[in-house]
Parts: sequence; structure tokens; C-alpha cells
Amino acid sequence: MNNKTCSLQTLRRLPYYLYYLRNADQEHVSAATIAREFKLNEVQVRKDLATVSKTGGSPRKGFNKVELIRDLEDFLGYKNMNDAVIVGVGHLGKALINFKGFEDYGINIVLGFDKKVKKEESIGKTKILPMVKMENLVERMQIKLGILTVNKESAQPVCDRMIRAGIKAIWNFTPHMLKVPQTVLVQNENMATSLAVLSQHLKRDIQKETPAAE
Amino acid sequence: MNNKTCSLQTLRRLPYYLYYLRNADQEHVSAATIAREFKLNEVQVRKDLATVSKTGGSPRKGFNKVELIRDLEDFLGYKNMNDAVIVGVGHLGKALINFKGFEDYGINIVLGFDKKVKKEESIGKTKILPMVKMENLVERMQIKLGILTVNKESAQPVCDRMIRAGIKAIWNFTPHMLKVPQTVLVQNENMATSLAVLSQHLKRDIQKETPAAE
DNA sequence: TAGATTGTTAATCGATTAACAATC
DNA sequence: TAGATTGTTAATCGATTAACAATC
Repeated sequence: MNNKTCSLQTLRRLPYYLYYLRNADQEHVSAATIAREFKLNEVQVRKDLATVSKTGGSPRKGFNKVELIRDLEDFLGYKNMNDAVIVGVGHLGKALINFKGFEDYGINIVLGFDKKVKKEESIGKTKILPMVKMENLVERMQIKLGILTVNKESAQPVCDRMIRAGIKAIWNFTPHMLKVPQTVLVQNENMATSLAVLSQHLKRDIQKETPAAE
Repeated sequence: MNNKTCSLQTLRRLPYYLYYLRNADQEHVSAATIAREFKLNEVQVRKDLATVSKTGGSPRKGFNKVELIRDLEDFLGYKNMNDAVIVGVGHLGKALINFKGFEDYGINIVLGFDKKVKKEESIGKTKILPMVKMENLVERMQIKLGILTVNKESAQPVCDRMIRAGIKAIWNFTPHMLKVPQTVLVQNENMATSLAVLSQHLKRDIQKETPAAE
């Protein structure tokens, strides 16, 4: 069992490695190759891999791809599927439900809830139910992961309800900064953050024409 | 004109401050208040604000809300709207086009392109056109920002076409690691990264029941 | 005035990078 | 064997936090 911890930075890089490995066709992959692919420092990748790999790599060859994939999946907890519910089935909610590929990340959206839904609907294999059914089902099915795609006005009240029902981790797509107890983790997927980086680049772009001397 | 630069970390925090201020109703806001709201260190917020604020805050009162909002918007480049195109109008693309609120971040999605679209369609005010029209229009309208929501197989080729047409910043929603020239910025919106943090929390959760002694 | 708050300089902390020995 | 590659210890770098003087 791999119980090592790693820094948040490392944790964020790991899915990239995993994606690369899953699409690679060599039998062995070296840290140097991965570093080149993602324009990262070689030592950094080596350290990252050292924390997740159980067998370690071999000099001259690198890491066995299949083993390393397994170790990454295990470390990231992708092995035992996490059931998730999604609350707020608007455009974004629908897009997430339709997104093929969550399974690759150990996520299984089992149910959706929306206040506008009056009686059971379906999107693919996912059932969409009225909000009133939420607490009961989350509790009974012992679901720990909630995806929040309601509008910002409903964000906090809906979040509170999810937590009361037993949700332990919330993937928050609203711009609202949720107030939660310490035991609950909120992962903000904040568009504004990315946009800030992009606008900044576009803004500076004009000035970059004349690079600073020395 | 505010040409100061700031660290990437700071840049990422700024949109949060802006959101908070836009929804605040006091006339003055102190760094301490903001720090409390986002559970950040007070000095950190003070420093962040110091880099963007032109007039600075006043002792005892804090920052004038309206001025600070203006300074943040200016610093982030939200003042002069960035026109953007979106390529790939599937579920996610549609969700982004329908997302009200990009205007708050200085982004204006003017056109969408999709290979499945044969003749002009519309989603709200946004026109969706066939892929073949892309290069020509991006070039003529001098659009610098592209949102990439195609499937991973098309990601690189479509990205190349966008760059050839003059796109300088790409908001990449595909899991593919795009290869781009140095002058082009790619901002990855990678679901896998967030999911890694969430799964990790859920996985560790079980072990946390018994906290380590000392 | 007193004290809340700003802005800044110095200390700390953590993550990245460099250097290098170990190994197949 | 030689050398590519791993894994680790030490040095560097940058960001966060602490301490404090300035000010309304």
C-alpha cells in the first residue's frame, strides 16, 4: 500500500505523467523523456516518480511503463472508483455528465440533481432527479464526492445541504468561495484564475515587442 | 498605466479579490477583511494589493472599494475586452458559450467553429461557423485569444491552425499537452489536476480517523 | 491622541535545481 | 566495460510569513 504523501505541486503534475504514459507505446520510459515532454526539470520528474513508484526505475532503462501507470493510478486513488453526484444540471453540468473520460480518473457520476427537474430524467446512464431527493440518496449511497455546478446564488445553501448529507469533497465550479468545515475539501475550478493568466499575457504581449536590454 | 508585474501566484489570487469586492457593499475594504474571507495571510493580501493599487490604501480605513476594483480590472486587463474564438462546439464548447459572466472577465466570445457545422448557426449572439472559415476570420478580425474545446485527437492540428492564423493565447480544455512556439501562451484547464487533489483527499480521509501522535 | 491599518525590510519556509554517488 | 539513468544530499531560489516603522 502506498501511503507516502507528496507536495500539492507534485500531486498536480502526476496526472500529466499518467496521461502521457497511457498514450505512450514504449515499454520503458525515463524521467528525462517525460521531463522533455512537459518542459519540466529532469530532477523534478525523477523525484516525483520516486515518490509514487514502488519498484523504482532501473538504470539505463528507466521505468517500466505498465508498472508506473499502475503505481500512479494507485497513488492517485484512481483504482477504487469514487462515486460522485453532480448538483446543478445546466449547460455546464450537462457537459460534465457527457464528458467521456472521468472513468479514466476514477470518477463515476452516478446521479445528478437539479431544482428544475420535477420527475426522473436521464442523460446517458446518469439519472437526473429533483433536488428534494438529494440528501436521502447521497446518505444512503454513502457518496463522498459532490460536483457543484449551480449558479452562484445557490452555491452556499446547496453546499451546506451536501455536507449535511455526508459529502466530504466538493468540486466547485461556481465562483463563490464556499464556507465549509475543516473536514471538507473544496477544490475550486475557477475560470477567472485561468483567464487572469491569459489576459495578462495578451496585455503584456504588446510591450514585449521590444525586449529589455541585458 | 500600471505596468508592474507580479508573481504567477499573486496573479491567480487577484481574481478572487476582484470577485469579492464586486459583491461587497462596504465603501472601504481592508486587507485583513479579504484575508479572512479567503483564509489567506494578511501580509500576503497586503502585498498583493500593494502591487495593483495605484492610490494605495489609507491607514485606519483600508482601500476604497471602487478604486481598488478599477485598479484590479486594469491590472488584469479586463478593461479592454479581449475578443475570443472557441473551436470545438460540443457539450463543453456550448456550455462555455452559454456561460454568462465571461464579460466580467473581459472576455468576449465572438465566434465559434466546429467541423460538424456545415452552414452558419447561432448560439445566443455567438455565430457558429464551419472550420474552413476559421483561419480567414481570425486573421481578419485580429483575434488573439482562442478557446480549444475539441477532442484530444484534433487538439494539436487545430492548435497549429489557430497559431498560423495569429492566435497568441490558447485556453486549452483538452488533456493534450500542446506544442506551441515560445511566443504563444497555453493555459491548461486540466480537469485531471483537480480530480487528483480531490481523490487524494478522499483516499487519505479514511486514514485520518486516527491522527498521528505528537 | 490611540490604534487600526498600510507598506516595507528581514527571516523563514518549501519547492526547485544542481551535484554526485550508485547501479545495471 | 562505459555510460545512461536512477536516487539522494546539498545549494539555490522564490514565495510566504514575521516584525516593525509610518500614517491618518
